[in-house]
Amino acid sequence: VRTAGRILEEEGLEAVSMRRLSGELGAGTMTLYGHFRDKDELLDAIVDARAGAAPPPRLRGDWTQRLRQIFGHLHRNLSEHPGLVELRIRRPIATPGAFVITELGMRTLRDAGFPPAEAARAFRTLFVFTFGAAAFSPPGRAPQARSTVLAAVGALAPEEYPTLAAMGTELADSLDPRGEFETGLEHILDGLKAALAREAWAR
Amino acid sequence: VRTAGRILEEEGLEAVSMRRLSGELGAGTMTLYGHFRDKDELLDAIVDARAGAAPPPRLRGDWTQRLRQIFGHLHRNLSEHPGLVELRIRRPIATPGAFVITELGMRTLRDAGFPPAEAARAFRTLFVFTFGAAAFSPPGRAPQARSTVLAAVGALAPEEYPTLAAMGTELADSLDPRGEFETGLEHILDGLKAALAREAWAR
DNA sequence: ACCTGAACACCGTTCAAGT
DNA sequence: ACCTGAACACCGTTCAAGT
Repeated sequence: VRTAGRILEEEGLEAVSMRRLSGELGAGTMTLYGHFRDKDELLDAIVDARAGAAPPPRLRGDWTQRLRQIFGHLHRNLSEHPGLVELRIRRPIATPGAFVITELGMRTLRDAGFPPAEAARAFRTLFVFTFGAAAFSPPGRAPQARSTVLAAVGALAPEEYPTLAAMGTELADSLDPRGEFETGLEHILDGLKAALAREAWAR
Repeated sequence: VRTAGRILEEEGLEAVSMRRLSGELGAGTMTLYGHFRDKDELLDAIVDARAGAAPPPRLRGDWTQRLRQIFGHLHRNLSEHPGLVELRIRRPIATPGAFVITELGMRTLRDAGFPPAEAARAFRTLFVFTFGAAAFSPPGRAPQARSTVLAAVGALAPEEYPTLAAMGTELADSLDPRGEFETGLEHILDGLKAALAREAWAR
């Protein structure tokens, strides 16, 4: 599992094959099937092992600051390992390691005053956004994405795309992975604060 | 491209192979390479052809209602075609068809009072969240995801996961794709409303 | 009981030969 | 000029044989 995780991080998901892995370990390909029923089980084991790998920081401050720490940590982890993101989108995992972040986030939201169902919804919003940001804007692709969008917007017909034609640079700048994640997180936190101030269950 | 798109929608990305496609078309596999340099070029052609396929609805109401219509439309489209989501995450596109939604969203945000840079950030937050929701919670996977999470949370050690152990059903319920998208969208819209009410540039 | 080579049914793509 | 079969270097997995 450790070797497979290394291949995934260094060379991406497509490089992780049963034959490649067994070769690297100096064993026959079929030996792997004594430890995992099939490749999916191996991939699950990689994700599980990596999910609890970097423990989240000790939480400090009020609930919004804690959520910034939890999801900032998750986003940093995911951004550093794009292969893991692809894997977790294709095969969501439900192993104990994957729930460490969930437990922390849910505890923070419950303590902030969100009832169980509302806390679960709020967590899910933050979780899906964080994964979306990591999947859609891996840091390695950022420079290329910027220039691609800049060129594409420049080539649009101004009559059909009047708004975009006037703001190509702002659009390209919004693709910066860190800024994209951080402003999005603030938008969601603003929304959660508003819900907490508005809803009857919070009183 | 049409046939490849049909295979993608009916059987998923893994079913789209050069050999399978050429077989379906009654041609030699290598004939495809007269039309596309390689498989990536074929995949790009599929995404481009599908991007502008379903035109967004005419927009009505205030800016929050319009954003609900724009991103609800996008989310519905993506949810119906999970293969396309996987493809667009792996290879973001910048063809004119892909910018129709961007133009509509950006115009709505500019009209609401967001300056160019803030409008771009806000759009990006909504866009990334919508894609994340579609990628992470394709409707077809929902029933299975629900029971998997329910079982997994039930098996967690209550001493290590005290919060989750007490709210398994709420967590499982939060995976419902429509509900997940809609509450997340409301959270973000709440946040954007708060920013509009708070920031100096809005006055 | 444990390990694994051969085989099967697939891939994308290059190369050379066919019409 | 256009099309394509054979070949190459890969896959995951089954099955049967090896120790």
